Amino acid sequence: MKSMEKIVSLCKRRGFLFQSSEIYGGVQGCWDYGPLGVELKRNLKEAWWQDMIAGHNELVTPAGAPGTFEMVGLDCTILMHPQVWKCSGHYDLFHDFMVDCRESRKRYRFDQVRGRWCVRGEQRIFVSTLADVETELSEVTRRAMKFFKLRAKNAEELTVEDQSYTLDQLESTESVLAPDAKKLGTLTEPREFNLMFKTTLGALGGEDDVTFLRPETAQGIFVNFKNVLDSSRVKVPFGIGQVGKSFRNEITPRNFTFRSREFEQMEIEFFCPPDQSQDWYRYWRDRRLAWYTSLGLSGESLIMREHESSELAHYSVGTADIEYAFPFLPEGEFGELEGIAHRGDFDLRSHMEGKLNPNSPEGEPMAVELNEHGKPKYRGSGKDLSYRDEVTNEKFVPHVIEPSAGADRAVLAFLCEAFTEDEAPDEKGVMQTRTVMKLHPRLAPIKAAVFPLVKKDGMPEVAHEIYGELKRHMNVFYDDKGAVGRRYRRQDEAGTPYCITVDGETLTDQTVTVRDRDSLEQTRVPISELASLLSERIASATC
RNA sequence: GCGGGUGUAGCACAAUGGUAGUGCAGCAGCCUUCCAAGCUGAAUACGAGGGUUCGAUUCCCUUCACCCGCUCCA
Repeated sequence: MKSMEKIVSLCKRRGFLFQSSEIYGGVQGCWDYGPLGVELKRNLKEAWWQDMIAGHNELVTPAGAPGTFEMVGLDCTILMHPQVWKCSGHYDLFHDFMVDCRESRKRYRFDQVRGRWCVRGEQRIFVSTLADVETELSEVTRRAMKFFKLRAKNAEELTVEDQSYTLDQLESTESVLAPDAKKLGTLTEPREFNLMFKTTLGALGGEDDVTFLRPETAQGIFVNFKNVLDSSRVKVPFGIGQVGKSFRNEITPRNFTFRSREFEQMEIEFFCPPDQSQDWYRYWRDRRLAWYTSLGLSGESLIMREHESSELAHYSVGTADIEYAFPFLPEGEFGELEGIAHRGDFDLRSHMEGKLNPNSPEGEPMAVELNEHGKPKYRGSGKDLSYRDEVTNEKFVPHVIEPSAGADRAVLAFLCEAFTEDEAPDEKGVMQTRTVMKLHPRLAPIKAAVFPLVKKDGMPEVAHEIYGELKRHMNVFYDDKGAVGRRYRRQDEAGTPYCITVDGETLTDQTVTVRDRDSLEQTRVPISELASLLSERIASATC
């Protein structure tokens, strides 16, 4: 039975994951990778980089792809120009003033609650509602009538003023009837909620020097789009990949590393001609799902969830989430590992022209979002980020497919998937519960452990030599303490796929046994072939 | 942010207003020729801060973290 408690306990015990700053009581939403965890996470990121970027062959059309394409990498800073976050939409989306209602215990965006002053006799109160502009007046009237306990026939006693305000336009919330409250003045002072971490550029920085730790790596790619085009001779369609830290000040970090405040992303922005974008979207969606399966996530725990059209921004043709059935979720629920989004030309055009209005009328091209003076709300860079196809001489702003994966979430999913309790016989042949991390050999922190069967008869010396030789090729571990059975079990919990044992036969015929973690089977292999055999098994392993 | 629960060694769990125990793991040694054997020895903990008290791990307050539910969720 997989339980999150057992997995968390093993992670701590064996050094996969620790709570950040634990000796001081820990910090919510921050986690450290221990000696085994860091190897696992590095292996995961390297597998992604190799499979998506470095190992990609632009000369052949991969199965299922609409054509050939190029892939390059990038590594951008965490701190960026503040305008990046305004044009990307994160500033508006992640930066809000919120009020809490002491009565209903609900939280509202300060600028989204609107209402009107209502007067009855001596009393003037502000009745608020979350209703939209069309229904606001009737909703305010209804609530005011109820508050003053007026019947329909006494409606003329109530005066509802003409002007409609949002809460941020009021001087105080003292006389406000909150949207779900029955009493007045139940709202707290507005408090700034920043889902982005605010920081200051420059030691003397004032308000003008405020910027944010990036809440996603994607924007670094968009703002470098032209640099990459100008420096690398890539042609559309092509993709840019990046792996790096991002930061979000989550209100409720929960569920081990699943929702962390500091986390690592593996993102691709794939640029293609608008008329091919749907095909590329489908290609990346299917390819990314297959990637997780190839590294060992099982079919029944992994699903692809296409967003309903109502969930999509209207410029987006599609968004799909790859989701995993984490053990901390209720039966039948899944948590997001990766989102593959068709983003149209929203990002590049926003960085060119100024932040586009995602609520532009459907059917029309997106227009730049304007402020109350009719000027762009956030000015773009003014740089031309369009692409000229040299064959057709067509000029266009590429459309973007964005497969955006969470590295920490993937690590967690692989840890959960790998955690297995099975039965193995002990020395006396009695079946015992064995805890084993069935990690894919490519991901396993330690690829092989080297043991002398006993600490005598020259076995340790031979094992030392094998260990030294294998170290040049892969991460291996040497152990000669205690009984060999115990050493096997220790490696099982670390997820080490192969254990190499030097025994009496080794001394005469230069062969060793290779024990397989999952099947417990041993095969005898010449020492001289060990390194190539292990490398081959690791690369070709299927789970 | 709200409500409930939990916090004792690396892990799992005891007990106690007055010397904090056990099992497993780990360490040193003995013994061990293939799946957590055995023996010996040493080490390691009351989440943090404050209060009450002669004395607090225990009672009280605050705080931090984790778990469950609600809320939120790009």
